[in-house]
This record gives sequence, structure tokens and C-alpha cells, in this order.
Amino acid sequence: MNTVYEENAKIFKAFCDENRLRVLERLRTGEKCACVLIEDLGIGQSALSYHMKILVESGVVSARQEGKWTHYSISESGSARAMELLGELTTPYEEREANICGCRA
Amino acid sequence: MNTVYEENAKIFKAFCDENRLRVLERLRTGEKCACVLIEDLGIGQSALSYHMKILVESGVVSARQEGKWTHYSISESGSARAMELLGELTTPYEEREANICGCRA
DNA sequence: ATGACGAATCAAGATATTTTGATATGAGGT
DNA sequence: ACCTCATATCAAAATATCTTGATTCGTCAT
Repeated sequence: MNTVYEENAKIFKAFCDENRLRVLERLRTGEKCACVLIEDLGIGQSALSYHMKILVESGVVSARQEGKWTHYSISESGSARAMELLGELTTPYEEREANICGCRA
Repeated sequence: MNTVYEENAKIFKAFCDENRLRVLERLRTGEKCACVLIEDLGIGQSALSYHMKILVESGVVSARQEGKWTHYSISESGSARAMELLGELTTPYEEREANICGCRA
């Protein structure tokens, strides 16, 4: 099993690569099939497949099979989860214990 | 100059590494100085410095110098910017042009 | 069953990120 | 000025990610 850190990191890796950001940008205007994305981005079939796998596994994108075609779209619930997590990761909270930086009196 | 994709990716790289997520977790309870983070995370001084640079450059963390110590804290404005951007990247919008997947009639 | 086509997987090499140890920089204190 | 300590930077090695081309898998049509 992975650490919770690795699990969380996996979600944000969706947004850390130029090609994946370009895919997301295209998906904002609605569901797209792989063949369209390959054309639009000008990358190889196998490269697209690689990036789509990362996007889908992050939960931010969902895939829908229709015959031999795969259609991708932004997952509302996955995006909401990413937002929620990002909020958690950056929101301060009060610690019970005294919280004084140890390196100075 | 970098592409806007690379600029955006840079922000989310803050959240893509186990050690950086552990730093952020520590910072949620308030400002911490480098020496404390090194101890808590059990990583080398130079590794911490490397990760802090990435965090600071993402805007999510800010650094404050005090004598020879550097204190790090979560930047509210940087975090807000990350949230805002994440929202933009995952929010659908209507396209003017007809938007039909080209691979099927 | 066979063939055609879209997409996934694999294996290799290319590139980028991360870790480590050594050295440099900069702030105080003597 | 000199020394000490905290942090930053550098260079090399270790590791992870990404790209490419070949192959495989799954679906549909004949």
C-alpha cells in the first residue's frame, strides 16, 4: 500500500504536465474522444494513452467506452475532490500542543 | 519565457511530492524554521532546501529571513491562487463553435 | 473465423526530478 | 578580521517520468 502522501500527490500529478494541462483545457469544452485529442495536441497515440491513464487514475477525468472509441471528460466529483484536498493541504489549524519554533528562545 | 502550461504546472508541483506534502502538513500548524523541518522529516539539509525552493517558487509557501534562520509558512494568497487556478482548469465552459466529437456521425 | 481499426500495454531510450555530499554564501558573535 | 552556524548552491549519481515504436487487446464488420 502507498502512503497517504503518495495518494494525494497522485491527484495533483494530473496538473503537473504540459500535455495533461492541454488535454484538460480541451475537455473543458466537453467530452472528447481519444482520436480528437491526438489530433489537437499533435502527440502520439501511445503518449496520449499514457497521459489519459494518469488523468483517469487521478479521478479528475473519467473515461467512457463506446464501441471501439474511448471518450474522456472532466469528472465533476473528481475535480471537487481535488479542490477539497487542496483546501485541506493549505488550511492552517490550531495544534493542541504548544507550537514554538525550537531554534530560538 | 515559459508557456502558460509550464507556469501552471509549476504551481501544482508543490503538491506532487511526498516530502513537499509532509512539509506543508507541518506548516499548517504555523510557521516553522528550516532546522525544525529537517529534524521532523528526517531528510538532509540540502534536500530540504531544494524542496523549499520549489514550494516558495510555486507561491504556496513564503519564506522569512530572521538572522541566520529562515522561517517558512503557508502563503494565504499563494494558496488562494492555486485554488482559483485549479477551479479554472476543471470548470467547463461553453464554446462558441459547434462542439461535436469528430470521430462519429 | 478473419480482418480492420481504436486504444492499451510493453520495452527501450531520452529527459527531468530527487538525493547525496562537498563547497559557497551570508549573518552574527568574538 | 576571523570564526561559527544556518542555509543555499553545485556536481554527480540515483530514481522517476515521458516519449517512441512495436505489439497486443477488444470491438465491430464481413
